[in-house]
Amino acid sequence: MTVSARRKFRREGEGRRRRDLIEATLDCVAENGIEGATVRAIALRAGVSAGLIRHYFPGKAELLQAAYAAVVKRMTDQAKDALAAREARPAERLAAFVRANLGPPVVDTRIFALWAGFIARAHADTALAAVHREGYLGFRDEVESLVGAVLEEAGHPADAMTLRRHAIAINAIIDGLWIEGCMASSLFDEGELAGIAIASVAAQLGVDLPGDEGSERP
Amino acid sequence: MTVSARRKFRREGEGRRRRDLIEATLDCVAENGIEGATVRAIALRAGVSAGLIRHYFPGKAELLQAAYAAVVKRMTDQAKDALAAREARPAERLAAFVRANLGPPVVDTRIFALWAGFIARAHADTALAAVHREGYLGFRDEVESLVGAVLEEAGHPADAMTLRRHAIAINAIIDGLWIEGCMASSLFDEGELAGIAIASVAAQLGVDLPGDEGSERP
DNA sequence: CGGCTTGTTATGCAAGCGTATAAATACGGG
DNA sequence: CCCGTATTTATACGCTTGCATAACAAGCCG
Repeated sequence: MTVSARRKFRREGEGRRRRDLIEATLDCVAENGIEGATVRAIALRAGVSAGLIRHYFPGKAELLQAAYAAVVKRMTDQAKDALAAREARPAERLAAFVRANLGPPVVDTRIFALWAGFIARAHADTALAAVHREGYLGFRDEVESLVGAVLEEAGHPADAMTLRRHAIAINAIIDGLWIEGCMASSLFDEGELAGIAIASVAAQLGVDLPGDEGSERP
Repeated sequence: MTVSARRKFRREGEGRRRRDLIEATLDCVAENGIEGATVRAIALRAGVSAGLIRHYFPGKAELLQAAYAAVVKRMTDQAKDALAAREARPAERLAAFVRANLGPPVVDTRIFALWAGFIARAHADTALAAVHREGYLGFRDEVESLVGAVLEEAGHPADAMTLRRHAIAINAIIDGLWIEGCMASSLFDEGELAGIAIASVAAQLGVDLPGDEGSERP
């Protein structure tokens, strides 16, 4: 008796399925790079058949875009959570922001693998590039407004151009340390990257920041 | 008359062929991402048949490794050229080093596309990761010795740990600005990134660097 | 000038890719 | 309770990929 070997399944809501597929995509990219994110591998990990992907997304490209957008959102949300304490002093908020971006949830090999995988493809894929640009500019604006508040509080208000240069430099410090931390986390003690960043930002702006033990410069 | 349509060819030395194949690989990666670097595309661009690749490399993976090593070498060589003026003052050499890494030949979307493509793959490919690590640590050592010389010249000799932290921070600044410049070169004027970096490094070390117009901090 | 070595090309193959399509089934509304 | 529909599976197709192999010819050596 050759019974139908067809698989049993349950119907799930659209939101749930899309979320599962995106999460499965991220797992695949993080594990084997973007080339490891094939429709079959994604479907297998999501526990559905490959064809279902095309029922919720027009094609694989759109699924990848959605997945990358989820990564960007996750990273920026993490940073914005650090700014929740709105009553804190600007210097404290800046320090918390820096620390949040160089601490455990953000400095992570999986996130980095995702970032690197997508960033590489973004060069040949304008849709992914747009997703990236959006998240990136939001981040820099955040830095710029924080720096402005800190300088104002310290009594060194800066003109727009100086503010911009500070924001670019600080953004670069955070990015660079983030990459170093993700790629060689074993080389740094816990909190060391954040400490280096805060000291560097303090020197950059010429102000004291909480958490910076102070450099021994005269 | 069905004459043999077989292609004419010339025999080339091993060195020449390997170099051509690596260069073709880099072109393909830069143009269409690492997934665009198929053996057929590489061979087409190198002007040879696809099969020849496996005559000079055990497989595609080894060709990619060789290509990535070439990228790393190209970037670090560029930086070391900036240090050729051995008689210059340490501060001048550091400034030249920073400028060299944030100027036209290194800040380039093509180089970045290569870097991003390989960096992403390095997570799943230990051989590529080793190639990367080698070039990276060499770069950081360079920064550390330069910083040491600058601080000594300025009369602020630093202990090993401080030196290390300075090197990490400066390396991060260069990396971060390099990425920003490569990904959004249109957003920066010529020399602006180098100027920001030199000002930032000067603030970080608490010294004056040639090329830094000075910040208006009191 | 003719044979030999080996760099080089051409062809084929199995595997894997994204996608299209039709059959099957879960599940809510009558 | 059964029907209808939308979700889900299964299968197949056309294409590309990396790699293996065999035929071929370029250039050296006698």
